[in-house]
Parts: sequence; C-alpha cells; structure tokens
Amino acid sequence: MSTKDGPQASRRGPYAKSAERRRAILTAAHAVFAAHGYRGGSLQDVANHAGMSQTSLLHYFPSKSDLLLAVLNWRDSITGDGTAPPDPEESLADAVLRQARFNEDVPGVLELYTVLCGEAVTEGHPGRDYFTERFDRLRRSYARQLAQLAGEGRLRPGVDPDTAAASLIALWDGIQTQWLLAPGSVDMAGCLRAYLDLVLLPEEDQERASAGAPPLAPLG
Amino acid sequence: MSTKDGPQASRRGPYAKSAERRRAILTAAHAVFAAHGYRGGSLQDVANHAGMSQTSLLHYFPSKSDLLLAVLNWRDSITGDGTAPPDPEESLADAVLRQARFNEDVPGVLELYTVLCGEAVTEGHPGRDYFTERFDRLRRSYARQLAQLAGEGRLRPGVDPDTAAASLIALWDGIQTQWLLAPGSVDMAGCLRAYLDLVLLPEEDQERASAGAPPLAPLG
DNA sequence: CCAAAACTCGAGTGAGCACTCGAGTTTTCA
DNA sequence: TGAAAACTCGAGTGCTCACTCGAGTTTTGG
Repeated sequence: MSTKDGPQASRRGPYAKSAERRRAILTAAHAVFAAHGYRGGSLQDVANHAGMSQTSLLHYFPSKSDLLLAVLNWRDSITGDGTAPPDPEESLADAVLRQARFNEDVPGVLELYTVLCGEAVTEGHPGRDYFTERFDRLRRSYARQLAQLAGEGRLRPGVDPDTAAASLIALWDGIQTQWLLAPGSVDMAGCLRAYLDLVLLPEEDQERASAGAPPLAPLG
Repeated sequence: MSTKDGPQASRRGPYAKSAERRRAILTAAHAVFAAHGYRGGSLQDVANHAGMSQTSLLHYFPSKSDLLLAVLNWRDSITGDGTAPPDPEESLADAVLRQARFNEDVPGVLELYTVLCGEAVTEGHPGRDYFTERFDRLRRSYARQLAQLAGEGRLRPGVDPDTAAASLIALWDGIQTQWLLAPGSVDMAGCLRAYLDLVLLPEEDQERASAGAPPLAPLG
C-alpha cells in the first residue's frame, strides 16, 4: 500500500543484460528461420546460434510462434514496414529501387521474407495474419501514393492505382523468389525499374501529360 | 527375346490396380502438401487421405522427397508445365489470362504451387531444383514468345523481352500469394491483363508495325 | 543487505516424424 | 497351376520436436 502502483505491486524490472539477450535470440531466430523456414527451423538450433540453452530461450519467448511473431515485428521496427517512406522528399520510384538494391546486399532478409510468406498461406500458420495485414497495409499505402501521382498527371493514362499497387508488390515479391533461386539470371532492380517506367510518366512532362501524348507510345 | 530381356530377366509387371493406387496417393499428397507444405505435411496424413497404411504408401514412393517430386511432375504432366501452349493459335495474353482464371476455380493448385515455391528456397529442400529449372524454362519460353511479338511490332517500344518475361512470371506468382491471403481484395486476372496491356500493343497496328508477318505465326 | 524476482539449465515427457522389418496375402505369368 | 513377384500392414526403431519441471544461481530494488 505504501508505494502502490497496482493491485499486486510486487513486480521488478528485468536484468540489465536482458535486452541484449533478447536481441541475440532474435538475430539467431532470424537466421534460422531464413535458412530453414518456420517449420524446418528448431528452437534448439536457434538456442545454439544464440549461445544459450533451449530452456533459457523459452524463458524470453514462451513458445515458438511467439518467437516467430517477435522476429517479424522486430524486422519491421528496424527496417520499417514499407508504409511510411523515411524521407518524404524521396519519390516512390526512388524509394522502391533503393530498398530493392539494399536488400540484395543484406543476406537473410529476402530469404526470411520469401520463405515465411510462402509458408504463411498454410493452414494454421502463426504468421498468416501478419502477412495478410502486411499486404493489406502495403496495397493501401502504394495505392494512395499512386493516386496522388495520378492527380499530378504523372501516372500513365489508363493505369488504375489500386491495380498498379497490388501489381508492384506482387512483382517485387515474385522477382525476389526468382532471384533467390538464380541470382545471376534475374535483375531485381531492373525489373522493378522497367515496371515503374511503364506505369509512371517522367516528371518533366507533367505539363503536357494531362492534355497531350506521353513520350512512350500511348495505349490503344 | 521371349524369356530373356535382361541379365536377370525375372521381372514381372505391377498389379492391375497399381496405377490407380499411385494416382490416389498423388491426389492425397497434393492436397496435404497444399494445405500444410512439404515439411508440415506427414506421410501418415497422406496415407490416411489415400485410404491405406503408411507402409503401403512407402511401397509406391520409397521416400517423402520422392513423393514430392512425383507430385510436382504429375501436376506438370496433367496441366502442362507452362512451356508449350496447348493451342498454337491462342495468343500469349489469352493463354495467360485463361490459365489464371482457370486456377482460381481449382482449389489446391495455387496453394501447392505457392507454398512449395516459398519452401523451396530453403536449405536442402528437395523441390529446390524443380523450381529453379521451372523458372528457367518459363523465363526462356516467355522471352522467346515476347521476342517474336517484338519482331512483329506488337511489343511496346523500349520493353525488353527478357525483363518482361521475368516480370510477367514474378507478377503472376506474387499476385497469387496475395490472392490466397485475401481472395476478395485482389483481382488476379485483372492485374495480369493490366500488365499485358502495358507491355503489348493492340493487334490492329500490325500492318504499320512490320512488313508482312502473319498475325499469329506458329512458333518456329 | 536480503528477500524475492529474474534468470539459467540439465533432465525429462510425450508426441510425432520418416523409415524399416518381417511375415502374411494377392496377383501375375509362364 | 504354382512359384515368385507385387502388394499390404502391424509393430517397431531411433530420432527430433516443442515444451515442462524443479532446483540452483544471479541480480535487483527497497
């Protein structure tokens, strides 16, 4: 009653090293799930990578599905969830291409995303809701940005922002899969740039775009 | 030749019902792998679906990875591997859209493909080579068809056939994933049609576009 | 300084896994 | 028709899995 901050005010804070331990577990789990998937990766493997016993791991994350969701949310908290561009001055195309090129050089990020996204459409997969919501969020975000570009006359006539948003995300995911299976045969950034070149009109034509012909051949 | 067709000519043919049983196993395995993935699906589950013991199943397919590869090749033998169009008179766009719409109505086909494709980028997955080769084959096939259209002037200027081939496949796969997670929010055929409308030029431009090519020449 | 919470982990627990073995039954084919 | 291959399956085999238990150690906060 003296210092009461709750009905059973008997809680203490975690140890000083706890945050670091959790981070080590998340790093290890990220690597393991990226390499073997959720079902194929074991808690023992994660614990070994993190340098602790499986029992200690379960002290921080009480179940395997909790660990998976923690890894997914951890990634989003670090790299962003793709919804909000870090620099509001950066164009949509530049942001997409910069992120695509960046991902090529950070091993494990694309593996984790691609592997888990495929697994997630499986019955009872703990990451299913995460990916469903992520796609929903991304589609809305890109559609909004594309609609704004359309208002500025920078979208090719006939292109629907909602369709283009879903298509851009789909193209991005699909090309990642192909790149992971044959890195030398696919140019991720090149494919994305080619698609954006088809959908977007160059900035300097914005005066003529609303009234006259775009630089590339118009649609029939 | 009558009694000797090999060094140890003592082989006999399988039972009459064997082909049917193999087909029942493949059907069951298709459903199980589509619902739970390769790692998440068990041989016991497949055997139960097929109405036999796990031991009998293993008589026909001596290991789980053998069963997976058999399922993948069985699908290709039924639906085609996407390389050869069934009707040489059908245009590339029509074939893509027809297949996309067909897949929407056959449950399990997209699940199997999407789930296994994601799993396959995992270390040591038995389906990895299959998907790598499949993508290679598909890219080459579409690139060839697009290059021919380019020769007929039916490709939008500036579009690279190789890039467009990889992009079309990527878009297709990616939109399938989104559709499986949120069927009501995504129009698969619509996205593919929109992309093809961006890449291909309408047919009536053929007279101005090229010299004297037939409208839909058979593949060389 | 000290009680109690936070942490650590060896040793299970029970379930499920792919796969094997051996013995019985059914079918083929000469 | 009969020998032998094709098939069937109950009963394992050894392994790994996620997760629990209980008991000890370390750290915190008053």
